[in-house]
Amino acid sequence: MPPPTPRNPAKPSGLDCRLAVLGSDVRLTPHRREVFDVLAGSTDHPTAYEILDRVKSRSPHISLATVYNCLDHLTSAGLIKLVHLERGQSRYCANLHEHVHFHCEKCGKVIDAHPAADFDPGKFWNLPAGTKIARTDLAIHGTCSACAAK
Amino acid sequence: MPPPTPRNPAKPSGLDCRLAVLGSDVRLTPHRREVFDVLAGSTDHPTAYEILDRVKSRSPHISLATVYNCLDHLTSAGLIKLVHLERGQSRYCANLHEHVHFHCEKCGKVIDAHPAADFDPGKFWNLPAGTKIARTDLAIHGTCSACAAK
DNA sequence: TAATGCAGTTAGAATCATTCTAATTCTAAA
DNA sequence: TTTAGAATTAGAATGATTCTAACTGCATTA
Repeated sequence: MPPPTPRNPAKPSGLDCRLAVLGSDVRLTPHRREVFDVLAGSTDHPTAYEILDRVKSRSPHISLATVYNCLDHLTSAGLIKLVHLERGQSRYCANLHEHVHFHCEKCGKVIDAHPAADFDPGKFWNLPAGTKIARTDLAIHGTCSACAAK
Repeated sequence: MPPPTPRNPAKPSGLDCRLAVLGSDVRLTPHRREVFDVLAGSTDHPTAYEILDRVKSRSPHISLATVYNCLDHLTSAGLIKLVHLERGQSRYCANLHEHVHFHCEKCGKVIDAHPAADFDPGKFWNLPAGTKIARTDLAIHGTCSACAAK
């Protein structure tokens, strides 16, 4: 009996469409697509619960576990970013352009700030020789213009 | 009956010694002092549990609630810093010199990196007019030299 | 000195975010 | 059509943090 030929799980067809990003890839199931679309259509850095609420309008039976599962897959594929600004719930962000997060300490709002100039962290901080930088997360905390005006 | 004269709770005496830092102040009770000393003597950014373990060698009866309580007071007084690098436990840092955190994604180690040059976040990112910056948190993720050498 | 008030402390309960588990369903390949 | 593997689900479990209510001890006031 000949050995079974290996399947090719990466072949796109029907629902099994994949996006290759940064060397990784995800199978974009309907739920993952919805979670991604909700996040891509949000600029407020929603939490997993907020994403669940928004996806529910389209898929009323989706569970929180599935939302976390989708978010983990999308994050490890590099399609979205996980943002930790405070204790408590994590927030998610689908803005893949280079940016940093401004966090208003008064109202809690999170605003994306885009680069005005090239930023090379290696120029500003002394890291031990041999250190390899994969990514940087800059959080700027302060008071947003609306709160500062009050 | 004359109204009671207000006490002056800020008057230092005996245990009631305070440190004024950044406009805020804390009453340095023995536990707060021990928590601070443990953190000041650590360079590994311990979690609340790790701090509890270390403080216990001096104060065997201290509780986790007290450690959290002390850490919150020390943090809001600006004597220590709260560091969020990953989901899960928060980490604490008593290095008050300007610095950023390098986080090794392989071994989990956190290393303080000190500035090699002046860094002005306002120069590199477009923030809405009127935004007030209070502080910035930069986390650099990557592979430390020891892990990179393997 | 005794009474009082308040901040600090405590153990344990409660809460909240996240992860795990086991059963079920779906998809695509054989 | 069968099968294997991945996705999905509800609910349980876990883990981190916060809350609660009682207690302690210092410092002020009587």
